[in-house]
Amino acid sequence: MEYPFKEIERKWQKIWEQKRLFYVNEQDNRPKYYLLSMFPYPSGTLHMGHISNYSIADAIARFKIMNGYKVLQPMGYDGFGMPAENCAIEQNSHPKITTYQNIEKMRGQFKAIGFGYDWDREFATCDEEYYRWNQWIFLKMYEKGLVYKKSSFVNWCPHCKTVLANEQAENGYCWRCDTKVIQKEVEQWFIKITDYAEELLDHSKLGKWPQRVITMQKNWIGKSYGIEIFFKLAGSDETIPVFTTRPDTIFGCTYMVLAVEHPLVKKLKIGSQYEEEIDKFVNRIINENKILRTAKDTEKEGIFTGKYAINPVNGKKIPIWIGNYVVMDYGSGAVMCVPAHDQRDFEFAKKYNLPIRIVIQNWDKTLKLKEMKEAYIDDGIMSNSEQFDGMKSRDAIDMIYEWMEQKNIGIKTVNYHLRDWGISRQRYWGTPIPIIYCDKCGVVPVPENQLPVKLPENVQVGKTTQNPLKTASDFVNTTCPKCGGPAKRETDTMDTFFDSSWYYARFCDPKNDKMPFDKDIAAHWLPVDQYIGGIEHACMHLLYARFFHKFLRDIGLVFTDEPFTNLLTQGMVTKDGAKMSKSKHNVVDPQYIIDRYGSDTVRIFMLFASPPEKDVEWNDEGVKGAFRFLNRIWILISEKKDFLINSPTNYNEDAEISQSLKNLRYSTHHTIKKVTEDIEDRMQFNTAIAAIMEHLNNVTAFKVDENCSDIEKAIYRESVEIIPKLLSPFAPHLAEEIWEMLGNKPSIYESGWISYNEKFLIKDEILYVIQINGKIRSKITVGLNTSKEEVEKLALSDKKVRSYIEGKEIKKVIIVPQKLVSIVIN
RNA sequence: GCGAAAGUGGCGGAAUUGGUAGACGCGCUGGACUUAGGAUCCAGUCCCGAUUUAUCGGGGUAGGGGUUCAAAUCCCCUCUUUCGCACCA
Repeated sequence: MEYPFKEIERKWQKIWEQKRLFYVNEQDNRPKYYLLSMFPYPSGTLHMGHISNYSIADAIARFKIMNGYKVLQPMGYDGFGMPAENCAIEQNSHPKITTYQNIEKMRGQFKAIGFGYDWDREFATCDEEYYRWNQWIFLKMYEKGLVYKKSSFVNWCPHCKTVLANEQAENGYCWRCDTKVIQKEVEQWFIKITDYAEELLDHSKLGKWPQRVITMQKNWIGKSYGIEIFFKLAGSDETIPVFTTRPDTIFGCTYMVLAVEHPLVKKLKIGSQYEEEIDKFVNRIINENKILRTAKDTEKEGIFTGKYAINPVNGKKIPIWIGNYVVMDYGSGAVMCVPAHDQRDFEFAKKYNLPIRIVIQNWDKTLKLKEMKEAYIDDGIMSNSEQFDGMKSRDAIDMIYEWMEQKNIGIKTVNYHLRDWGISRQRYWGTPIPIIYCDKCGVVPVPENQLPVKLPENVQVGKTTQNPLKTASDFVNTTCPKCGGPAKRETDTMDTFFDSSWYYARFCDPKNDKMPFDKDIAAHWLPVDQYIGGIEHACMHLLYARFFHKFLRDIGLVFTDEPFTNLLTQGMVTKDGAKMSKSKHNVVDPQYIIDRYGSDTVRIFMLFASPPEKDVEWNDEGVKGAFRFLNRIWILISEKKDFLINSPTNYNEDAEISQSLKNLRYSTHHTIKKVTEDIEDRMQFNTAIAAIMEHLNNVTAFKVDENCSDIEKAIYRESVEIIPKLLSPFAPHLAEEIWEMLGNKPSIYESGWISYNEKFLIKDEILYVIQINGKIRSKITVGLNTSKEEVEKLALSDKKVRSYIEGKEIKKVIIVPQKLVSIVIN
């Protein structure tokens, strides 16, 4: 017989809603705990990854509630974005219609699983009341000079006439129409996240974050110290700045390479005999897929410009080349090349027969030009470097910095790998960028009181191959806020990462129509105490959100430095060792599992299968095991409830009782301790659930009946009554039901967590393991307060031990209190 | 290539501080109940070898070496896997 999970789950979901258990406010004077899971993109159905993520969060939420916190656990939807737009195109519908339909479906699923959300705070980022504040924040950033427009090269599909993200142009072909992707120069809006690079590099104000994520962010930001050196263009006053981290190699610089996009390229080629060839080369390279072009194993290619630069340290003329391996958006887009000491330059110089000059000798001074098969990139002894000769190259670096700054040929600089964030998308389903172009006034930001700039609805999505907003003439044509003359609106929309960069703050005050959120209300809830989501967001969403938070702090809206105190990155749900995906045909539909076994079973399985940070391998049999576990509990309570209700609740704690009864009581208190610590200190739910299973085994093995003594009945009752409590974070519906069956007043979440009694964890006998020369040879049981000397004496007189040590010399006896005796003999 | 993490039975995993390796669950084997079992319950289940079979010995945490009375745990080398970065000057 299966326990009636359907009725039970429906019943308690209704009661929780009636009691408004998960709705919180600022007036409530319990301490706050803000728990947030990354909100989903509304695809219409929850997948196993969501269930896993949200089950982890819900377990923590319920545990915290029982420990006296008011837990803010909100839920919403990341509604905008290309997948939603494409989904609508496929269904020949409109994204607004399909997105809100999908949200409806997902809300239904969330409620059927019984997650403890404050539904009063629900919103979607595509709600007009939400995205207007995207625009407001954008304008604040604009005011602060953090927003600018520049043209940059992007992946462009000539057939679809749209910008593609890197992952949509992976092999150089459009994911949708298989057209070869080209690089196109497009005007785009950028946000100066690099202004915050230094602060984003500081992770010291965070609580518990996975080291992995911190390292990934550090690498992504990629700080490097170096110097910008000014080279002069020969026969001109033009200066070409070049960034290097190796000024110690400057005397070995034998040529210079510019990126194809470098502004100087156009100037240099004019009047040059190479002009035509340069044009051909530059056009070819510029149109190549940028990811492929800048991959390490792509062959280096270049072309001579016919012009020269002057190496400022020795006045030598060096040829200026243009090359495919130099990127425009790092440093200055120009590099000084030292082929002897840089592998890329070495390969390039070999290919094009450019001079190579050793300026750093290895420690044996045996480096010879003719024998070099690769660049010598290590430290060494300075040579061919005039006054620096003979110094250790590492020591020379600082001296050269100083020397160059004194001579005004360079400035010490810090460079970051992090680039400014391009937020323009030539797509419909996103937040309109609140900018107006006026022929007279130029670029004019939309005044605050004219927000929101509404996304027009009467746009035929997918019917055009250009940015759909361009076809909405009612939208595009407007009047200039400054001069009142005719003007045009910006038709690009925002990257959806903009939306998700501050949603955690909106949840604090989701209905506010005067501000993104009230700063005092937000101060009450922020920062998020525990954030939970996938590691794939390490360098995107999590970095953007940290940046936003610092910006919001700088404009006085929040008062902390970091948005998320603790971060938990949960693993994926896999099947047959691979991430579930339609193309691999290994998707398991959570709805089917929930219909068959119930929400509690799915939660227990997910949490029990592995620790939260690790991947969970889906296993049909494992789900049955989880279901079996819950059934065993149900049967136990059903059979014993009358007996239990009639059993006494109190007993004399100091009474002498049998060993088996002592063991049961030990199991009870030990399990409370184990489960509490596993959740609180370690967030390791698999071992917590294992401990409950073990305890259940102990309880069912203990036979009771009407003839038992009162004290037996009382200890047995206690051992059963902790089960609903310990189960409440993981299988909430069943926990409530059996809690009620045992004669308690609902809800269990209003009843508080349980504590254990240290007294019952003390065993009156201690088992000592006896090792002889490192091997376990015997075990002895001694009284609790047996002294070290006594334990040693008992161990040495143990029959088995004696047979081993007879006639041997005892060299050493080590006693680890409460644990073991280690005897060393020869 | 660089960086990080990990590697434990047939499987998922446990061992929290260097102290009884394999908790808990799945699967499997045997048994009970049964018209039936894909339900439930009971027993067994790391490998090898003995045996008096409710016993004993040996081996064992990717492989090799080391530190220690004692290593899955600490150190060194090798291999494998996963993840991240990848011409960043």
